[in-house]
Amino acid sequence: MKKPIEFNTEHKLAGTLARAGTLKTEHGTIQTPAFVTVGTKATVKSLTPEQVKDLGAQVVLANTYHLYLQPGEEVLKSAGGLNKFMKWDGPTMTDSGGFQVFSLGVAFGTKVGKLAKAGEIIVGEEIEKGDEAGKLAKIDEDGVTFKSYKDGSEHRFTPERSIEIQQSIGADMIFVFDECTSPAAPHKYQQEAMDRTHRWAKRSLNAHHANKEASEKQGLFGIVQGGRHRDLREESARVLAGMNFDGYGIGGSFDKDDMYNAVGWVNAILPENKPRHLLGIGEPIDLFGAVENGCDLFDCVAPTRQARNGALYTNDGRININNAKYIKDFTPIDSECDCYTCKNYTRAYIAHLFRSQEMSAATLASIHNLRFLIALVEKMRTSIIDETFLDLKTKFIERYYK
RNA sequence: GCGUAGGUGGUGGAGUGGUCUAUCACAAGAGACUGUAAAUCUCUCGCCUUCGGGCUUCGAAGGUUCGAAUCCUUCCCUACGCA
Repeated sequence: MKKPIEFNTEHKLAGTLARAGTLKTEHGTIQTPAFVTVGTKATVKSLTPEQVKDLGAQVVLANTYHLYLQPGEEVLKSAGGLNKFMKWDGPTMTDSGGFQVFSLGVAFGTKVGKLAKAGEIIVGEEIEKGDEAGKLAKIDEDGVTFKSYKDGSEHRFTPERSIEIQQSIGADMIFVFDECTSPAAPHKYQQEAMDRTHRWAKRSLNAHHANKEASEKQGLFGIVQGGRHRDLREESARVLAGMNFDGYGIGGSFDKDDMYNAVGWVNAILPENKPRHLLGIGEPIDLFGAVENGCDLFDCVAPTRQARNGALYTNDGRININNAKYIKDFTPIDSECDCYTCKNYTRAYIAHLFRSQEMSAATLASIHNLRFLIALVEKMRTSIIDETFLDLKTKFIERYYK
């Protein structure tokens, strides 16, 4: 049986879990660690695939639930798969729809995010005050019933169904259907949800391998859950490590201050010869913790969403380009950044585009934020190989927060 | 000059005797955003404040009234029409 993806470690950084490697897929080889660009609806918002490629982006992650709702799996299948459909010729991934169990479920209509500070979490709060009837996702043992956020129509995802759709979409790497829990859920619920996610993982694995053609082309990633609890995280890592996945995702919610530790607990247990993807993280600072604690891949909507909202990364911290002080600032967003935007435009110009609500504001800002992150991870990779990672980390963080 | 309709906070525009510092939108100021429900959302937006409240506003000046952005008088200004 042919292996769909192949992961090799090139260099491990002593005293940490960090590693530099390569991940071979049908559509090319990814140098890890790598930032995975998010293209939920088969497009990186505001960018063409050519622009995405020019950023140095190596891999794009789309979303099963969104593509299932629109344009539908038949269209993706008829198009010849995600790559051809969106004209991206590099490696791809699809998320399973597991995050939507959370974002359209308990989190819907609340301010609850997947990251929370321990002191600010009121366990069970949103379960009590949440209006169950208003939620768009409802979980049972077999799967999840969703109400479309677009038109209210009802849809049903099971692990088998998610895998089937992901096979139609045809990304190089796909994820099991899981439940992303809320940070406010109590330990008891986290355990129930984790156990259910493990049962779903097994079902996803069986469903994928039942299709020999697909499973030889698409790598399937299991997803570790367990919330912010060490006992659950470690148990989840052990259980999933015992199943034959091609790679592992680390999902769910975290205590913001303890996230890197949680990632370390898990990666100390997961098999070393498989790639590890930290789902939905993160911002520049977060990537250091993720890499240091053994992650090879991470995706995040933050760079693109924040870019569209005017929050731009610089080596001296995040700036809000909408602030009045940038109206006459004729310097680049970050003079050390090598992106197209920074090489050609000023803060004043970007500020003007935002204030006049020009679409190019989103494009130029997204180019910057993505390139900033991708370049940062490129530096991390180099620094793992030449053993200067910790120095890079210390200097970056010190300056970013100054 | 006559007639008509008006003059409300940065702008547009509600309000037409008390519940008015005055609906709402925009503009402006700031904040948030982490497997995309998001080119979104939240807060501030007369002045002062020990955050309890205090003080001053609705073209201007007078007046009626317990009470006026709202009623009356005069004046100033704007738009349109007629001379």
